[in-house]
Amino acid sequence: MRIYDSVQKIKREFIPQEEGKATLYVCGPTVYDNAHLGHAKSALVFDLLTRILRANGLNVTYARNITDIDDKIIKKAREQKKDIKEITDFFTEAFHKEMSSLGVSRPTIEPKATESLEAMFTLIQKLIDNGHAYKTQDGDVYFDTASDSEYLKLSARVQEDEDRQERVESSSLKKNPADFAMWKSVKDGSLTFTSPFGEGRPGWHLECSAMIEKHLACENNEFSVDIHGGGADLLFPHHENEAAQTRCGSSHTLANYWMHNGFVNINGEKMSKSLGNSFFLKDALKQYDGEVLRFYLLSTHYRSNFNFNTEDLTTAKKRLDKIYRLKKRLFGLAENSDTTSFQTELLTALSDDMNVSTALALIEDMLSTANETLDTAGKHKLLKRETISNLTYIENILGFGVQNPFEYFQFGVDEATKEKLATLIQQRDEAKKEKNFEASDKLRDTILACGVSLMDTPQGTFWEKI
RNA sequence: GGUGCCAUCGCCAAGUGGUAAGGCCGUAGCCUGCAAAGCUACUAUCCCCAGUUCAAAUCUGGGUGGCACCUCCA
Repeated sequence: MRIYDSVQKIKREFIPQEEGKATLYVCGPTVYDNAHLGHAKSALVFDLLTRILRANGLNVTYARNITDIDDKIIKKAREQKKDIKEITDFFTEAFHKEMSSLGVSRPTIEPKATESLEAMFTLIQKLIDNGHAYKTQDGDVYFDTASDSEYLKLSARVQEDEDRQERVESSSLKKNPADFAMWKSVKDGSLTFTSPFGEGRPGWHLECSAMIEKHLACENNEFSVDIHGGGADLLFPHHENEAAQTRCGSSHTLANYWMHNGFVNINGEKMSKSLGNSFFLKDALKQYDGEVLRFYLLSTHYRSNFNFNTEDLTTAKKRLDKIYRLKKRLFGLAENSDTTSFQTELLTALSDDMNVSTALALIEDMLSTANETLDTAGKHKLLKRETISNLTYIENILGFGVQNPFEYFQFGVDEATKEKLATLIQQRDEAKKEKNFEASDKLRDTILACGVSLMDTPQGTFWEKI
């Protein structure tokens, strides 16, 4: 397995600290709003990574946190006059449901900030004790960036000129403009926690560091985790700060490998609140099959920026359709787990920094070979066995083709329409039997007008929603 | 302004020193009552210029054009 390390900026052979095991930590959502396509991309990328690592025989512990303490959550709760927990529970549940629609497996553990406060206190205290953090008159606790000679090395950033920073941080009691809060003193009562440092809330960067130490780090290892992942925007300041806290407050270096996924843009524009063009997953899932979205979002390299548009989504669906059409041809045949050279090649491609493009090329080659052989020698038993095994392998490692192939093609069609279609198809079949092609073609046109395409096969007439 | 990334067929997109994968679209054909689906065939020398090399889309320098981060963000 080779992984592009976005800190060293090279592809590196993945060697876990403990043989046969891998630990992965990914920054998860702050649960104050609906998940958008960017959250989906990140979750999908690391879901795929986990599957590939496991296919390579590793026992993976994958942690993705839920940030349920945050200023934006409080703001939302105030606006909607709701309890904080009501907000966070609602969006956490929605997140899980939407991820499930995309075929994203649940991480091994999903730590919540609210459940990891003790670990945060411990880390802050350690940093205060060893001189890497300080408390201000206001009761805030800041990380002292000047005390860490390694600071900014992770994101390869140079110290910024003071003019620039002072504009942002004019009214602070910080020693240094770059210092960041680990504990924010809050006295107005909303979502505060009692800590050894007073009433307040933890800083966002701290949450991740503390949760990693609590759930994943192993005392004797050099690194807290093997791989740390997240969106490309998190490298600075979030990951830089996390790394500083862990470096100075524990016996570990935070991560051995860093992976950052590219951004999702919408029709060439950055998706953002201010532009008002966020594409929420819940809206996308109303229009499109979650698996189509999965296929589309995973079909280009995870590090590239992704430009979401409906034309390319349609193309992605056509590619996924081909997998399902072959599944239809082999429907009902017994499963088996033959290992084939195709599977080895597929895993090799995916193990090269998740080269999905090459993997898809291999899949499409396998599909056309299988179709060709079925066309010319329909009773080829070994080929059928191997093809079924290959399709199952694709399902497991990529999560493509997991549905019933007939139901897949009926996405978004209600029961009443299905019954109507069944009747029309039956009428058409009868007309065909009587060689009344004028009538049968007319019925087909009627069906086509409903956005449904017909296919006559030796097994009968099948339909697909276009 | 600082830092970094990118530029491959009409569109999407791999390949990062050894002579351009794949998909969509398109054209022709096979199959079909006709279709649909499936199959077969056909379509680029890699933004520009210079250099290194036996050999470059792949390395170096320059140019042009995109984009991202530097502030909460996946």
